[in-house]
Amino acid sequence: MHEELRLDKQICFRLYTAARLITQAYTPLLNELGITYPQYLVLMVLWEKDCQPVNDIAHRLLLETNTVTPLLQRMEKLGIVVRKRGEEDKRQQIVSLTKKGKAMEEQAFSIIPAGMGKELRACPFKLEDYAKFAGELDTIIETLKNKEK
Amino acid sequence: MHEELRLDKQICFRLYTAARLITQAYTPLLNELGITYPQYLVLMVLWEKDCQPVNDIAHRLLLETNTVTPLLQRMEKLGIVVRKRGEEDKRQQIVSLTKKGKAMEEQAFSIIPAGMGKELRACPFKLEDYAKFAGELDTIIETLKNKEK
DNA sequence: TACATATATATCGCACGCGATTTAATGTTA
DNA sequence: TAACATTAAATCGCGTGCGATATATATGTA
Repeated sequence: MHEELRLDKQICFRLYTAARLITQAYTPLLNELGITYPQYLVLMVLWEKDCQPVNDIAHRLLLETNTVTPLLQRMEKLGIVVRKRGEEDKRQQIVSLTKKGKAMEEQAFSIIPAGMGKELRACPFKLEDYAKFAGELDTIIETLKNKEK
Repeated sequence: MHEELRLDKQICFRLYTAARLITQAYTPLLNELGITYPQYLVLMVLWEKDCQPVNDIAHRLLLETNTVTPLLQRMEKLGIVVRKRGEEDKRQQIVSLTKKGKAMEEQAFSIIPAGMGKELRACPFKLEDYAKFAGELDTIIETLKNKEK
């Protein structure tokens, strides 16, 4: 039995599990908004800056366009965003928020932070630990991000 | 613009992204074994203790059986595991490693730790930080694990 | 200008994850 | 022991992720 291959040793398994569980914690809150977690991520990108081409959204989320395109199509069906061909560059699809999509920011603000706060209250994190933890995740992300470009 | 809803503030987005990227880093290594990351997790569980019912594997990985069952069916097709009805409890499917599945442990040992070491070499983690980081992930996991049981 | 190359999306196929439901076997209890 | 509840897996449906490929537009270059 190789120690290196034990599940408990795996930082990757922890990341995989923590990511799944925390997404699950979001789910009941996001259900109130009628969206999924990846859709919420897209909304956060657009709340920050409306009217972006598919590529910019994908880059921001470190996702491929073949993930983001169908996601946006579903969001368009939900009436949250609209897509318009770019005017200077007709290859682009410019994604923008509908009135409903914009309004969802307030709704999210009233539901998500409080709801997730409650979920994670039991997590005994000191604030400085929290910042360090976020920094370590960023280190991993930065290290792996540009592997074969 | 609500600060709380900014992508950069989100620990969850970081977890989601780090988990995806690190799984991507595993992919070329696991391709040499002909398996996926979740299949590798199942193998680690079985290398630790062979002949387990579906439920035990699912509990160990904090996954539902409706995720694990199809995963095991694919692994059975690959000739890595076999499933047999439990003898005392006929509802159970006992999953065990084939010769091929057992042999893959050595193969994994020769490929994965070195390969992932190279991927993450650029990650400037001190050893004590690493342990603390793992501990914080465990805290999140423990907090969220038994939410509504 | 004609043509090769690059870029922005879209489409396809497959493997997860997971909520919801189903089926078969086991436990429990009146 | 008959009726009901519980449990272990399986099945179904849908939304990601992502490798591979296709399509349309833009760009560079001879």
